[in-house]
Amino acid sequence: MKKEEAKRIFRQYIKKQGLRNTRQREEILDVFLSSGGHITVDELFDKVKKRDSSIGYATIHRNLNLLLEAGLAEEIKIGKEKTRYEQMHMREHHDHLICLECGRFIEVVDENIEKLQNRLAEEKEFTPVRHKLEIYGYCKKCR
Amino acid sequence: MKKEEAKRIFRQYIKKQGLRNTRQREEILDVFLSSGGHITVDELFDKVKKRDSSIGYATIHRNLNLLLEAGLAEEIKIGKEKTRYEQMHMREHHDHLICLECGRFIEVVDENIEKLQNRLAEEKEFTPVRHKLEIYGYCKKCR
DNA sequence: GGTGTGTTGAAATTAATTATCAATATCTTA
DNA sequence: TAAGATATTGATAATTAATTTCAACACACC
Ligand SMILES: [Mn+2]
Ligand SMILES: [Mn+2]
Ligand SMILES: [Zn+2]
Ligand SMILES: [Zn+2]
Repeated sequence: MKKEEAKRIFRQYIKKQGLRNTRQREEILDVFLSSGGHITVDELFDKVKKRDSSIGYATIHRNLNLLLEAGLAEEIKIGKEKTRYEQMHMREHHDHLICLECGRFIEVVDENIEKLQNRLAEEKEFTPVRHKLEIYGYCKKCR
Repeated sequence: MKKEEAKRIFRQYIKKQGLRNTRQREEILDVFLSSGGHITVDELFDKVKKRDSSIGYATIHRNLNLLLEAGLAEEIKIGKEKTRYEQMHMREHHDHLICLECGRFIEVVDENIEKLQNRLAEEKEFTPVRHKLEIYGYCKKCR
């Protein structure tokens, strides 16, 4: 299962940094990886709280930052909306079509676009590491 | 000149909303349009202050929000860095290569990528309005 | 099990943005 | 062009999101 793979990566990162594993850390990790992506801090906090009602808000933040550092999560900031956190290792890379009306995220991949991006970077003597493509507009239901 | 065109759009927007033009508003508009893009609130504040030292910080924020609403500016949020504001009407559309080491923005356009994006949206029955493509990596100097 | 030190929850702090408010400026109209 | 209605401003307070602080606690290595 992919989730176990992601967990291993995180535990490895924790150990490598001389940090420690805790009950709370494991809960947050598991809830995050089960969340399906695009989750806000508050949503994650609420979900973790259902399993461990004594969890602190700061602990959610601290561990989300670790997930970012470990490369398991990525921030998504859209306009004035709350920051969302996308899972990076559980799922294949993908880009987003984002509906300006209902806020829906449609996940897409286009291999040709990916290739052209690399070529474009190459032309500018730029070494690409990752990218973010977001197309805003109106989804099937809202257009 | 393109700057006058952008100014006209802004003044039109202001009037349409039943708002009023002011000395401060015109200063902020002019400084923003002369800034070259990717400016932070603080940088804009400092630049405007040089022309009008009595300007308030809140006024910068209020008018930046109007520029956003009018479609003349767009927010760029990269990781934990301060929000930057990109000019939208003074300049042609472009995407960004962003150096993870020195923070440099390289501006690029690839017509083929743009076309493929539209095709991709079409396939999902999605009507694209605008998009944001950011490629993170290392620039010529830093790689 | 003991010990050193990383982690936690609660509360305080910081940083960014927005709201409040009284004084002032702008725009429309007469 | 003077008047009046109301939008705007600057200063400051309030709000929000994220981080820091700190004493109690818990994990990891022995
Ligand atoms: Mn996604
Ligand atoms: Mn740019
Ligand atoms: Zn929609
Ligand atoms: Zn660089």
